[in-house]
This record gives sequence, structure tokens and C-alpha cells, in this order.
Amino acid sequence: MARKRFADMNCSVAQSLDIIGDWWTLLIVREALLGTQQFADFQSRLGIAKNILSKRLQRLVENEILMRVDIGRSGSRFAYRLTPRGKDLLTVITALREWGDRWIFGEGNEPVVIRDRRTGGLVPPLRITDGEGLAIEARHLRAEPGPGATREILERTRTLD
Amino acid sequence: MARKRFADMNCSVAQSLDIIGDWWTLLIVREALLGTQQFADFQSRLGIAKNILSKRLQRLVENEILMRVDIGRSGSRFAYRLTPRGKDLLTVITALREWGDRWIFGEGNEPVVIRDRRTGGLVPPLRITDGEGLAIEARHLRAEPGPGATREILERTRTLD
DNA sequence: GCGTTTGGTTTCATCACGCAACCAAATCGA
DNA sequence: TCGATTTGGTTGCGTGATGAAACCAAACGC
Repeated sequence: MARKRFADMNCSVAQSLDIIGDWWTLLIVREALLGTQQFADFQSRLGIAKNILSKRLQRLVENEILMRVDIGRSGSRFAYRLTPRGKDLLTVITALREWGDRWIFGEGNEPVVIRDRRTGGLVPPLRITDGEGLAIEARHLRAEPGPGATREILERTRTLD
Repeated sequence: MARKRFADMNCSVAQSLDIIGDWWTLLIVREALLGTQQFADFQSRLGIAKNILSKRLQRLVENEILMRVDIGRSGSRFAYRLTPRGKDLLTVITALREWGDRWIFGEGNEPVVIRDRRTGGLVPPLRITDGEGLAIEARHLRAEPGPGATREILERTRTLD
């Protein structure tokens, strides 16, 4: 049977994962955020098989996360560049990196750190905050049906804790 | 060939994806955050095959994202509950949800919204901020080797844009 | 004009995913 | 107390996805 897709679920998490949840896909986006643009560079930096890379890049272009720009005079030399939609995945990648830093490598063993170029300071971790920028604890958060909710969601209002 | 694992890459994003990047895994965590605890409930709410769910739950328990608690008097009735490590994935799920809200459903069509119980207000989107809580634009962010960097990383210092 | 680089595609073997059937222990209902 | 049902799985089988290596054509560099 074909792998089940999540595209029909009425849930933004599922929809997002349907597009970027494939094996390798987010690592390709991470490479793109670090400046990689060409097929051969993605391939050698990630150690991904060429046929898989080819499929993933195609899918990322179809979904307008990358665009394939023709460079080179008259033919086939291409650059894959992030679209605004793709650049906006920085938050997702950041959340994943920070989680790995905290729970796998541990404080003081981060392979990569992010710095604010203007001040030179390290960028503090992402937090869920209120309008004033103050952190909100999970037990104070409540999930509830939004304007695009379907019937199954309507019964589920839950505290996130 | 077996699917390649990312566990040996010196990168927090790759390590995180190695653990939670499997098809279905983050949706199971999302369900857990919404309060689901039992096998049959995960199965019916997600529409996932039982053998796959079984494997994913096992892996999540091995990786200490869920714990399997024995409920019921004298035997086999179990609850899968999030550990602190698992609860900390809320940021990742939130980033994914918000990306999907922005780029797939669009403003005003969110299936689910998150509210601050104390104030009743909607929770604003995650942002990468400096120490004062002010947003930092991507072009002001720079990735550079951290304390746990290996040699391949040492040459790569990049602006994220 | 010729070798090399780039950006793939093809082939084949292996593994993961999905469905349905099956199952044993625990619990529920009468 | 005994049979039915619920819970939490496992097993078998078919199909699609993944990975390695070989192959290839068009562009580019000299």
C-alpha cells in the first residue's frame, strides 16, 4: 500500500508534515538556509543518494519552498533558492535545533550556535509568549476550535500539559 | 537498503529528526499533547495502522518522549504519557502548526487556535527574539560553530537568509 | 575539440508502510 | 460465574519508498 498522506486532515500540523515531513526534506531546507544552492553541494554535504535528492528537490519546488533558478549562460546549470514560504521554515528548524541541543547534545555541547550580528550576543531559545513578550507555561495554554474547524475538532478543547 | 539514519551527523536538527522525524511520530506527539493516552484512542483519532502505531509508541518510549504507565488493576491496560522531554516538543509542534496556518490554511482559516487561559487572548506566533524580546530578522542572524562543533562545521559560518 | 563538471535517470535489492486477520488477557454485564 | 466485549497488541502479505551504483547527455573550461 502507498504511504498514507496527511493532506486531508483538518490540522495544520498534519498539513505541514505532509509537505515537509518526508525523510530528508527538512535537512535539505536546513542546508538551503545555510546557503547551499546547487544539486552537487546538497548531495555531498548531506550524503543523500542522488535519486532521492532529485525527488525531494522536485517536491520542494512543486510546493514552492524552493525555486529552481537557471544560472549559467544557455542551459542547464541551476540554483535552488528558498522562497519566502521556505525561509519561513526557519522557525521550525530553529525549534528542532534547540530541542536537540537541550535533550541530545546538552548545554555546552551545541554543534552550532546562532548569534545576533548586531550585538554579537547569542540568540535565546524560542518561547511561547503573550502579547507583552512574557513566557506562557503550557498549563495556561488551551487549544480550541478555530475559524476553519470542522466538526470533529469542535468537541475537542484541551489544555496543553 | 535500509533507510539511512541521521544519528551520526553532528547537527542537532539531524539528531532531532532521527528521533522524531519518522512518518507519523510528530502527529502522535501532537495527539499526546491534546490529552490522548491510550493505544485505541491514538489509533482511531489518527487513523494509523495498529502495527505502525505499536512500533512508533515503542520507539517513543525508548527515546523517553513517552512513558508507558500501567493502569488497570492487575495487568495490561496502559497509558502513554509525555515525559518532560516530550512536553518540550510543544515548541516544535507549535512552529509546524503556525507555518501551516500561515501558508496552507491562511489567516482566518485556522482549524485550531491557542488561547492564553489567564487573559483569554490568542497566543501570538513564535518569533526569534533578542534578549529584550524584540524580533530579529533572518539577515541579522549568523550560524557559527558551537562548543560541540566538529571539524566539518568549523569552516561554515553563515548568515541565515 | 576534448576532458570534466553538473545534474540528473535507470536499475535493482532491501526495507518500511498499510491493511486485514488473528489472538490472549482483562474487564464488563447479566 | 460465564460469556461477550474491549484493549493492546502480533503476524502475513502486497506494494511503495529508499539507497547504492552504474550510466548518460548537455554545458562548461581550457
